[in-house]
Amino acid sequence: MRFAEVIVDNRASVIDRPFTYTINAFEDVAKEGMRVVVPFGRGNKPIKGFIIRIKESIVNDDYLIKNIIDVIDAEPLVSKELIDLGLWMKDKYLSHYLDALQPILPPGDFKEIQTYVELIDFDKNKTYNEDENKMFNYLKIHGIVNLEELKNELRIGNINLVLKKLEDNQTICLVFDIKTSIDKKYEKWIKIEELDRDKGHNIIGVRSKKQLMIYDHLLSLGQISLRDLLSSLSTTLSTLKAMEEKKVITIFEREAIRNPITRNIPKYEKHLLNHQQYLVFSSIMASVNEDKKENFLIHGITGSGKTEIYLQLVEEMLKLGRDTIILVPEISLTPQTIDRFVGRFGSEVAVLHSKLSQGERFDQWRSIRDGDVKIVVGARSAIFAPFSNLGLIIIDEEHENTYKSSQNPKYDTIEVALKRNELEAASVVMGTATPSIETYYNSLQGKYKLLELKDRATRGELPKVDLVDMRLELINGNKSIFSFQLYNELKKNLENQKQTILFLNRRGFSTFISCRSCGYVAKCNNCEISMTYHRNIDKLRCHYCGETAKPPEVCPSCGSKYIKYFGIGTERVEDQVRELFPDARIARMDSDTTTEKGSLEVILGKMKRGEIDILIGTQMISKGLDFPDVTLVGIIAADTTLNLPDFRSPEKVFQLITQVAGRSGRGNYPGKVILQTYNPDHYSIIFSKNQDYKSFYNTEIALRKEFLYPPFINLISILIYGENISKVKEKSFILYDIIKSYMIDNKMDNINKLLIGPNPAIVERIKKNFRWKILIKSKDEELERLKTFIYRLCIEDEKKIKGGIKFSIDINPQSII
DNA sequence: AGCACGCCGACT
DNA sequence: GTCGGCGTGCTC
Repeated sequence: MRFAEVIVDNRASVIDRPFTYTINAFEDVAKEGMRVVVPFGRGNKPIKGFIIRIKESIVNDDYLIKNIIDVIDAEPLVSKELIDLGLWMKDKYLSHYLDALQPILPPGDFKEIQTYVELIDFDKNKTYNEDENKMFNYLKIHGIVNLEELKNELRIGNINLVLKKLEDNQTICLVFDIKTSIDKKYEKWIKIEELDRDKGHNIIGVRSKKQLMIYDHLLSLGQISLRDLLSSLSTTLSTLKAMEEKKVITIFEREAIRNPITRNIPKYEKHLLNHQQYLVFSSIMASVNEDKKENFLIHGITGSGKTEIYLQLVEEMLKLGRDTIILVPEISLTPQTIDRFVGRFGSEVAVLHSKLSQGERFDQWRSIRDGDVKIVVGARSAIFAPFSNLGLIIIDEEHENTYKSSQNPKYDTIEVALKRNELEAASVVMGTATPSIETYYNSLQGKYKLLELKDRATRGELPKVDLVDMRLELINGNKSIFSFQLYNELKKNLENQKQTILFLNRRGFSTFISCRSCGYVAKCNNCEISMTYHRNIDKLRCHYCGETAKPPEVCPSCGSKYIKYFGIGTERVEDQVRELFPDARIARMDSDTTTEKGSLEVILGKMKRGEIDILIGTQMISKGLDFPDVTLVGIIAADTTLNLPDFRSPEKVFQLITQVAGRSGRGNYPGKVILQTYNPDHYSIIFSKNQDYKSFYNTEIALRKEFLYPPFINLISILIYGENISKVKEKSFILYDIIKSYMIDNKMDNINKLLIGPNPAIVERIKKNFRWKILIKSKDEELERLKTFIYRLCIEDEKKIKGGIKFSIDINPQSII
């Protein structure tokens, strides 16, 4: 007798544990990774669940074990390795079972996945038994049939065995699909009806020039979607309607194909690797060929040609018949990287990004699972791509904070990738110009093999960086946001017809508005944060919750008219540049100008064709952009986030400056960077000026060691939040006391240093919720014990907490503010 | 979360 | 008596 451990589909936290059921009638059918229907609760209500484990025996016998009612799937949705990965995440990041399984399951609601049975071939020479014939005959009439329907109609005792046999001898095939919405997406298509050219022309008549043109176009194509026809021949539906009247064409509805790569991506040719690139490439391949399961960090300066190495590694993996996952920070921000992979490998590539619809996402998932593609390019969740023969995982721009999930499970993509390597033998290759302190430390400790690229692929030099002390500018009477030097360089660059990138890590026009009489600052109603003024919509906007408000004309606090707009955002930079250089062609790239699908591509396309002289942007422009004609980068304010009370802010500033500076001089012309700052003496600024990663690392790692931060210690952050401030505060103190006495009882030392809080979070209120924090620093050897304790305290006992107080636990968070 | 069970008051 | 309102506790 065998038993199935089932996670039932119920979001209640108390139910979040495996329940054991007997398999009985489904002995040969039920497998790990399949969905089942099980009786649940005193009423034995049938609900859906997911088998995570199958056991030969169980120890506990003080409760009644029920039978599985039905097995939904004919084959597992996901592999055992991926289930293990999910369960590992649950323990590692302290999340619920359902949350931990979410990323490894197909996209969308896993309850909504349907299996369809399709007849492909019937071999007359084979003999089929009664049940098989019954199924065959049904499929012959109905075509593709939903498995549920098949079960209900045919009433075959063990239908899964029949399915399996017919699938094995290729009579049928099983297809998964997900119900996304009731109404399917349809698209208008045009089909040619009159195939004889002369007859067609006669019917249309010589005067209808446009119609003749369309007719000839269709004659060569047969049929085309309306959208494609309209864009390629610049015509309208009315012309086509006229042609339909003449019966030379028909317009019909057709189910829209869910294909996320709609742009025409040009072929990206292979480049010869230079000597240093080749050394990196060959040492990785040597290790892969020997199945060493090793992991690598490529530390290559900006423009050193990391992408070409990735591309050639992928090519080798294809030759070996193995799959590759390529992770990029945020896919919509790195279209150039995607273009290179798609441009080189075409239909072998699946792309997963945040702008895909549910259906598109599912199609991509299915083509990965079915082995139709061998390569996936995507943001962090692509690490869970259901490949069966994974050989390589590439993590580009390894240092980016988007690799840490902000939702449960709050996983770190690098750790998950390393775990997948452990489970499935797929080497992890990380690449960046500015490794995160932890990653670099680990590579020096020998955890990853460190490979270096010290020269640029095209030219040998990094851009020259000039530091401008903005305090001196002010003393010299320059109140503008541009230093004299940046202004002069900008002017010179425009005259030389070269492109410029201006970087400022703040969007909007003014970052806050304030009353000069009483000091009132306009703040968001839901969040404890000042609102940013956006001039294009003439509204104040909260960057935390998105709420907008009308800017006040008189101070709501004292009635004074003296309201002043402070702080600079990208909108204001754009405004000033237009004023100073009225003839320049200027574009702004931030999340305000790129929300619309395709708008980013428009800007990048113009930039590529040289139709933009000055591109202004937020950190969006720091990632992976490669424009050879950019010879000047102006960093308007390098230190906006330098003084945030977070241990990672110097690192983030260093990375950002180095990455932005790296956009300059990537072609055949030398590049220049003007770095404006109010903190010219800060080590982050000084080392990034010289683009001296190693010195920065040495300084930073010493500080991390001294003040006890990662990689020398683990951080456990507990956020306590709710709408009632006094309850949040009260609960925080209670929690703190419990944790403290636990640490004392377990004889942990330095408790005062290791247990920090409870304190209000830096932004104390977000979306109406007050937020308090407790931070625990934990040594490796104490981490598991502390985690188990905190899990019991916060997650298992969640039901006992009244008054709408919630917890959010983050193991090794990206930021502690 | 949902649901059954059971304790207690109100009402045919 | 017994119907039902809601508080309590359990779910393999």
